[in-house]
Amino acid sequence: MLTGRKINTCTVGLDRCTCFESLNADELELINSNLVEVEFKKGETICKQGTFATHVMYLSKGLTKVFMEGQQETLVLKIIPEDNLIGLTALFNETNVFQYSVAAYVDSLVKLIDINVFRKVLAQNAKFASEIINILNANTVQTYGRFYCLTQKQAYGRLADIILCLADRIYKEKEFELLLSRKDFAELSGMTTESVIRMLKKFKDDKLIAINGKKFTILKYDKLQEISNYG
Amino acid sequence: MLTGRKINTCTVGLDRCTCFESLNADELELINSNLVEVEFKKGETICKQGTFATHVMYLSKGLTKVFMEGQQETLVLKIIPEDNLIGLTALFNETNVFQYSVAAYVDSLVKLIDINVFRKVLAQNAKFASEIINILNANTVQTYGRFYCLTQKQAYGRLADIILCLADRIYKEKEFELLLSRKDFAELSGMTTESVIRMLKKFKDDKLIAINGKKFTILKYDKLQEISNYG
DNA sequence: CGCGAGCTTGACGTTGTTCAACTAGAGTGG
DNA sequence: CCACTCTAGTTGAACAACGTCAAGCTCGCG
Repeated sequence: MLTGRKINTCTVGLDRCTCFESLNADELELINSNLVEVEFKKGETICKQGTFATHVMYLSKGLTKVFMEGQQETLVLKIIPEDNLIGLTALFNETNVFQYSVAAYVDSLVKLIDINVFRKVLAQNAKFASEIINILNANTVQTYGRFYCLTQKQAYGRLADIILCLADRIYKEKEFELLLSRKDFAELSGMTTESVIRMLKKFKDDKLIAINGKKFTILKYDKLQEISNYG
Repeated sequence: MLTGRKINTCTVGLDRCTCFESLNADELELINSNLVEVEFKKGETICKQGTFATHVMYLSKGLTKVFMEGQQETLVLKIIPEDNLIGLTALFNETNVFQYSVAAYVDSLVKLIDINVFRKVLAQNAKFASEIINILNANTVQTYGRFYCLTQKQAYGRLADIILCLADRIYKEKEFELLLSRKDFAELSGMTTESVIRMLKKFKDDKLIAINGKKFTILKYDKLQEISNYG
C-alpha cells in the first residue's frame, strides 16, 4: 500500500536550499572568494556528462534539467528550480566525472563553487555536512518518486503528474506559460512528442485543462490528480 | 553520447562499505553498544514503506531488495548485497518515514543501529559524514543508471543487463544458482513473469545462456553485453 | 498418489511508438 | 508587402513490444 503522500513524478529538489546558513563567517568568505557567477542562455549546456567535475554549482536564477544521455535516448532525471545546488553527486566519487548533463530550460544564473573548497568546508563542518546529507536524501527520495512514476504509471498518468508538478512546484499557479517546447515537455514526461500532443488534446477535449499555445490552465485539478494516482 | 562506462541496471550499492573505519574508539563503542543484530528469513520484510524510521541498518549477511510499493505495482529500486548500509535515506528527512520497503531475498543478518546515535556521530565527525556522503552519492549514481535502463532500454536489453549484473557483481561467477523465483526475477527486470520466461527462452535458444532450472550459465558474455548496450 | 505453487506456453489486446504527411507561424530577403 | 523557408506543432495509419488472460505442465511434498 501507498503511504499517505502520493508518489509523483515531480523531481524538483528542495524548495530552496538553506545549507549555507550553517557556515561561519570564515567558511562563507572562503566559499564566496572562490566563486564565479556565470550566465547561461536558454538551451545551453551547464555541465556535460562525462566531463571532469571541477565545481559544485548553485542555481541562483532560472530553471534547469538534469539528464542522462545514451546512444539516442535521453532521460530527464530531475528538474532543478532556483536556489538549489547542482552537481553534488560529483562531490565524492571514484571517477570525479559528471554522470549526467545539465541544461538550462530558460536563461539562468549559476554560481560555480570550487569543488575542493566545497570539500574542505564539508570536512571541517559536520553541521554543514549534515545539511548536505539532508539535501542528498531529499533528492534521492524525489528521484525514487520519479523513477516509480516513469516505470509504473502509464502515459496519461505521467502527463497529468507533470502538469500538476509544474503548476504546484514550479509556477505555483493553476495557470502558467509553459516555457518548454513540446519536445522538451515530451522528454520530461518520458514519451514522444506525438504522444504528448495527442494526450494533451485528450485532456483538453475532456475539459481538464485549457491550452492556448503555450498557456496552460488547469480546470479540473482533482480529476488530474486522480488520473495521476490511478496510473 | 555515452561516457566510457556503460550504463547498466545493476544497482547494488558499493562493493562493501568502509565508512566505519573513520570512527574513533569512542564512536565505535557508542555505535556498538546501541546495536542489535537480527536475523531475517528469506522473503521477510526488513523494513516497511511508510513506517517510522528508528534505525539505520547494516546488512552483514544476505541479499535484499529495496522497493517501492504502489497500489498494485511494485518497483525494485536496488538490490543490496552483504556489507552495505540500508536506510540511509531516512536519516534526515522531514517525515522520518521510510519511503520504501526492504525485503530479504535470502536468509539475512541485519545490524540495527539506533538512528539518533548514528546522527550524533555524524554531527560530530565530519570525516565520517563525508564517507556517508560518498556512499549516498555512489548509490545515487547507481540508481540513475538503473533508472535509465528501466525507462530507456527495452526488455531484452534489461534482461541481459540483469543477468550480467548478477554474474559480475553478486555471484561473481559466470555460472550461478539464481536464488530468486521467476516472479522476483521479473520484478527485478521490470517486466512480467511471462515475458521474462519467454525472453530467457529466446536467450537459451540463441545459445547465449544455458538454463537448468535455477542454474544459469553465461555462454556468450559479449553478445549479452551487446544486447544490453543496444537496448 | 494427488495436490498445489511455481513455471511455461499460446492467443490476443493495448499502449504507445514510428513514419510520413500536413499546417501554422516566425523570420528573411527581394 | 509578399513569396520562401524553416522549425515547431499536429494529425492519421500502421506497427511493435509487452502485458493480460487462460490453460496446461512439473515437481516437490504431504
